[in-house]
Amino acid sequence: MRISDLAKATGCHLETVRYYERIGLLPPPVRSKAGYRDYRDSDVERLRFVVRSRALGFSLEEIRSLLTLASRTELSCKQVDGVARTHLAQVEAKQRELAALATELRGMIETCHHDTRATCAILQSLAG
Amino acid sequence: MRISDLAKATGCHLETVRYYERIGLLPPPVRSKAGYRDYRDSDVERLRFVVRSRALGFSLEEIRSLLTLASRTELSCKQVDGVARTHLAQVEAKQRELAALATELRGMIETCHHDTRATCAILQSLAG
DNA sequence: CTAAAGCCTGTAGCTACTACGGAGTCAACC
DNA sequence: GGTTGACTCCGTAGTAGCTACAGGCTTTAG
Repeated sequence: MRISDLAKATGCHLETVRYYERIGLLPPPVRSKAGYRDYRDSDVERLRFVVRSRALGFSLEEIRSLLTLASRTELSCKQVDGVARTHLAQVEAKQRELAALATELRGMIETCHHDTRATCAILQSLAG
Repeated sequence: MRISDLAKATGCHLETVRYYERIGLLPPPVRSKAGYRDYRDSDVERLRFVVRSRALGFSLEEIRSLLTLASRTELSCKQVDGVARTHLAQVEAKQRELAALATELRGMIETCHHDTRATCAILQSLAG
């Protein structure tokens, strides 16, 4: 399986596949005689895991941890749970941050009466 | 006023001030005999505007637009309003995205029964 | 046989900073 | 007058997570 097939099978950009290999997130695949990358089904699985984790907002470092943890199948998944909970907490923190921003932006926009810029409530608010 | 005073007065990191100057967001200030930057009160105002806008999540390009729009005080502020509304829409879109992520993460975490990794619901969910 | 499509590597670009290294300058204290 | 320490200068490189080339090979379809 060539790199473009892997990309299609996972929904991952082709250049991103090479990038993940470069940073060690994907193992270097075997090469054809001409030097082309040749992927197996297990590579599709691994990359799907990465793509899905990225879609859930995990960082590449978190994904690296998850992949390592996942490979030790005989152990308990408490650490996996920990990574997921930590990430959820980060997402929730970001949510609170955005909620505060949205409130403030809405307040600014509502206060503005669309007269001249010299008296614009938005600009005044941004000026502090 | 030296660069460290400006940084203190605005809550902006000193290196960030130089960065903003380099990208043309702040005008190059006059220099002392020894080549030190010398800032006025108007620079404090402008940088405060930038810092506050950044805190509200505006991009540097949006802030560049806002600064240009703000300088034409005799015109209506409809364009300013447009920039603010567009930004609010982006924040709201991000909020929806995070809400979906959080829901999915919570589902994953709740389903996990903390047995071995081979049967870990989180890892299975990430595998797709 | 030829042309297009696909692959290779290496490097540069993106956002918004932050952090050096190495050198010059300024103020205060002794 | 000298020296110490804090400040400033500039240029460059690093951060995350890609994305987009350039220039050169290989494969495939007609």
